[in-house]
Amino acid sequence: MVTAVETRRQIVDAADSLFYAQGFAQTSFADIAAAVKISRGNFYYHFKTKDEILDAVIDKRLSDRRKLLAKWDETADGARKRIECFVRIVIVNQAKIMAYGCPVGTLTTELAKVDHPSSERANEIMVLFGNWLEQQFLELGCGENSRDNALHVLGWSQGVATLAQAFKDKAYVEREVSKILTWLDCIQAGTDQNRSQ
Amino acid sequence: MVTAVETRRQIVDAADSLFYAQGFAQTSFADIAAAVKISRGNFYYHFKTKDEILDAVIDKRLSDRRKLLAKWDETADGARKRIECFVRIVIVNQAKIMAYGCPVGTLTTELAKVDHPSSERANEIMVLFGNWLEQQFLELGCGENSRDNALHVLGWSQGVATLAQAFKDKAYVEREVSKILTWLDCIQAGTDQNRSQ
DNA sequence: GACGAAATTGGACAATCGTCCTAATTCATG
DNA sequence: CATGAATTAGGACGATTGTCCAATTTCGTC
Repeated sequence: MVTAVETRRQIVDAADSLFYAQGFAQTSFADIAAAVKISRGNFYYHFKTKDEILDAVIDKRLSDRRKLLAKWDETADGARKRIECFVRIVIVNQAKIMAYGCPVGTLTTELAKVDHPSSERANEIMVLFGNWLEQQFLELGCGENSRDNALHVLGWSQGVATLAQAFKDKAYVEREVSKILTWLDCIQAGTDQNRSQ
Repeated sequence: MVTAVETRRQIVDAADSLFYAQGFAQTSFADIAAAVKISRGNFYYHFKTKDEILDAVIDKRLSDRRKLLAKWDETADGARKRIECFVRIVIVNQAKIMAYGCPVGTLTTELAKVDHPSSERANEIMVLFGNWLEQQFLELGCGENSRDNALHVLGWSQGVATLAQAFKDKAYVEREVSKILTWLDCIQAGTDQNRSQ
């Protein structure tokens, strides 16, 4: 049975991948149609405009990231380990990052450049990570420095992704992960006096 | 007198700005023509293809950056102050970075995504900064850590630019500059025993 | 001032873009 | 099996893209 919901989901999935791999502007209706094996005209039934697809993709990404963070909240015990989960994405997703960069950063950058109406909405994914990281640093006892530390780690991830894509250097990514984890230890030692290490 | 060289220079200048503000793919011949106040057809006389304009823009950017680095090599005394010059670009060019991101990072990202033939050439601007920074760290006495430190600062700049564009937060940029300068002091103190501070 | 090269113009071109509409098909329900 | 709604297919549309060419204008040189 072919429902509209299922087809719509396939379109959004394909658009998500293609927007990531090629960029939003470079991806045409024909590209997505070919990926889903559906006629171009069929799009209009599910989405009135290309921007509507973009909004759906952003919604999906927001949902996916929320689920990922919730999983980390459950499985990893302690804020320190949860931050480490975030940091290690650049290693887990290394191959894709080297090919296409960071899915979040590259989209926000592209949309901000052309002042796209959905630019702010795309930024919310960045905000989501920022707030989650801030929460972790608060639990770590960083107090008013939590926001700064959160943005520091978030910015770090964007920088690593950009250079990873440019230089395709696995060792660099791993070194940077080590560096930020060491920094994390310093932060922890400096703010939490109850810990010996 | 209207020479071909002068017109060509105007085209490259306009393309440089537009590629930065809108992205390479989003910028059409018509856009550049309107900026230079020249007929669209005239382009073919100066450039056979759009990719040729891109190559010329990359050459210009490479040349501009080389001049900038040479200026820093002359004016700023000591590697520490030269690195600080690099770091402070994110403050000097704050307005443009918040609007369009980093000119180097956004271009390399865009070209790498679509596997553009000039992608590698665009990366050379990133390499240029990387090698220059490495040289500064060598002079600072970082030895074999110089390359790592250079990529660390380069990645830092990319991360700051990405988040600056997303959040448009001046205070964040300034805090990050302070943080990286503090880090720089630690590096210096750790590698150079002759200094008391 | 006339000549030829240099430089510019405006438009033709095929392809592709996002958008939109109509006809055909699929499918659940009676 | 018949009916009507849901879903899909295929193509038309105007606009825009990069490319290319022929005709025109500009300009230095004799």
